[in-house]
Amino acid sequence: MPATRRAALPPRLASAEPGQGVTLADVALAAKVSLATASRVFSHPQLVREATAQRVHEAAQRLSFRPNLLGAKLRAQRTRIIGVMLPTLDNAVFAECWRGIEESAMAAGYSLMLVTSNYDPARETERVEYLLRHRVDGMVLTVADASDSTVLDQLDRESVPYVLAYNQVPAEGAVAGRHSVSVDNRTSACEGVNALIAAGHRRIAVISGAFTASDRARQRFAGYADAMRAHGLPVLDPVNLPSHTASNAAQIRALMDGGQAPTAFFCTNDLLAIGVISDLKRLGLRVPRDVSVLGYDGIALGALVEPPLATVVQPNADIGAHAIGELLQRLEAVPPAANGHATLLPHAIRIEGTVSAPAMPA
Amino acid sequence: MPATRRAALPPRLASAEPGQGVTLADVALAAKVSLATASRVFSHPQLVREATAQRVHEAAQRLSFRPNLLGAKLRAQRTRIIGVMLPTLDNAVFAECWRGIEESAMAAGYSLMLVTSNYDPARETERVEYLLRHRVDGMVLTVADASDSTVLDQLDRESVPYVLAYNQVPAEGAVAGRHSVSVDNRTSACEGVNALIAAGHRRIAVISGAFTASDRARQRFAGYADAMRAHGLPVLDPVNLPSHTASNAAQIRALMDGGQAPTAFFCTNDLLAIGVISDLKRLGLRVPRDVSVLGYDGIALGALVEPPLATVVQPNADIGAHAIGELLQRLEAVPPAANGHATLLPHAIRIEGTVSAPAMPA
DNA sequence: ATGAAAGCGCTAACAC
DNA sequence: GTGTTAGCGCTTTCAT
Repeated sequence: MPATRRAALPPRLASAEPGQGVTLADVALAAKVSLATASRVFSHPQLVREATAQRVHEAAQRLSFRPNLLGAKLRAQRTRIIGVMLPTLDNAVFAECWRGIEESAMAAGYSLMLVTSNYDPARETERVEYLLRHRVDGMVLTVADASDSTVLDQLDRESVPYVLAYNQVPAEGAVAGRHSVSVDNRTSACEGVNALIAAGHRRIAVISGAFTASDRARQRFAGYADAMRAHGLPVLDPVNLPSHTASNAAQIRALMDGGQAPTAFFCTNDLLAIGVISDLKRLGLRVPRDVSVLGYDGIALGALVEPPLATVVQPNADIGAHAIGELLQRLEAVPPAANGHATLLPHAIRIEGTVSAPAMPA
Repeated sequence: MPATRRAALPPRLASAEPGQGVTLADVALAAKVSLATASRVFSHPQLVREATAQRVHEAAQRLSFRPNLLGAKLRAQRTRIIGVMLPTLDNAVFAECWRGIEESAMAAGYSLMLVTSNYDPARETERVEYLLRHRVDGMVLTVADASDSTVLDQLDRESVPYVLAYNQVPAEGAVAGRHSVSVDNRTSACEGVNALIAAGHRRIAVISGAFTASDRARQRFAGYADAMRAHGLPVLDPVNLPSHTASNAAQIRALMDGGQAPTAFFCTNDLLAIGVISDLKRLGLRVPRDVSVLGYDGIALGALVEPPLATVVQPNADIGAHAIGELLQRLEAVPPAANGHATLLPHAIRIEGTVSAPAMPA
């Protein structure tokens, strides 16, 4: 029987698709070197003589060789793929974050696999398992609630390297050495509310998404409470909206119609804030003349609308970039890297546009 | 010498990380079946006896076996990964589209690899090469300009299956059998502008991004021109803004200050429209009372603001879902699938909020 | 219905 | 510096 190679597999289309069938072995053959040498030319060029490398490169070029990353990954036992799990891209916060993630990962020669969880813990588990099957080297993720997360517990148990983005691990007694990159949610929210108070507001309501779906929202509410208490002002119960899509005018109206209508709203994210502003307008109220609104996130769109959205600004792309940076450091560190750490990036308070002094100071 | 396996590779951490080191061979051993049988249990269950399958599943469970997709992919010569290239996620249009893409790809058991091109043809080429190295089975992509695209030419040359999203291939004389999923940009834009005309507008300006970065923008402008000509109205030169981020108030002001100020603006995308509305407000003009604004895209945010953004609505998630659907059909079709085809999804015109009759009808 | 064995494309010891 | 060789984890003929 003649030495027919590749007999077991379905015959490849013998078409002129460059690179599709050309393997490193073909290149080696054409360059009259061994497979090993050809491989080295690409992965460890310093180990091979200049002239040889040249020949290999020429052959590769001529044959339109395209390395099959799968083979390399399988053999190398590392994929150089980073799994990314974000709640949703429909919120610009995460879309902006992705930009930072993609840019720094690509720059470092890493690939990305993106999944979204839609703030749903069950889906988080499913998607993470999926990433794990792809043998991602590590992950950057935002979970619904880092303080009660099946998926993080699992990742810890399996010692999968990961860095949280937006979720903020507690500064002291850091849980299981977790890493996170975020702003200081509580402090920054507190500063934002302080600015509201400084503008003369005394009665400030908080509008938030579901606390269970976002530990950030809880932390930001805590920051609000800090600020209010520090000034001896009443901490109002948060209004937890199920979503920011439908009109929540009814709930807003109820708040405004009560005898003690707030003069300002602190919304735990910008999308919510934009929705609330619209609801207020539909109620015939003017922002900020009748009511002030402060958001949180600093999405680019907020600066685009008129009046501009007052908000607590997070460096979203930076959060993504830093998360990748820290992950890579952990992945490539020879000693098992430093311990768990919460990296806090600087925030900024943007008070303008939708925030002004209250109509009739208390 | 004892039969030491795995001698060549760096020793794995002998930790209790479930699934990380357990291979199918281990499972087979534990279940007392051959590797082949174990494999079949997962990929072709109907070929194996129920009882045997049961044993294998138990063993897999017990050992926390996690299949290594890399091995499977390498062997199978297909990755079940789809490459996705979008211009940017910062525009909600594409973020919404991603939702449709992810949902339908996951449902069909495919994985995704996302890259963004930032409307830059050079980066398009680079990112596509990257996807190709990962041996994606096919791609869903939006290119800057489908009628002049290095990257599409390359894909055609290499017969890589792909489906365009948003880019619309011409209905007749379809180029090289390309597939696309989009709305009918020209017709829908024409209808949108017709609605403006029906509302009483005679002088309508077009605000657009760079035409070179978006064939859609060109097609939409053509739709505008169709509508204007059909009514014997003047086709104004488009105002091409470099971006939608900075304030373009200066250019808007120039337009409004000219003797022949437009009473309505047609913006080729919603983000632009939102920016223009803000610019107009800063100029002291009220929308829609003084000037009407019509957008294009139908991003969710447009319905959230007050007044709601009048716009030409595309089914963004559906576009993504359909693109995946068509791609899968091509990938899995036994005969090399039907010929190039432009799938047109239905659009809708939402005239409300930012569009009304002009202040003083011409 | 099950097993034995070849090999996907590539890398990294280990020799020379 | 370069070649030889043994796999990475899996699927799939082919034989039984």
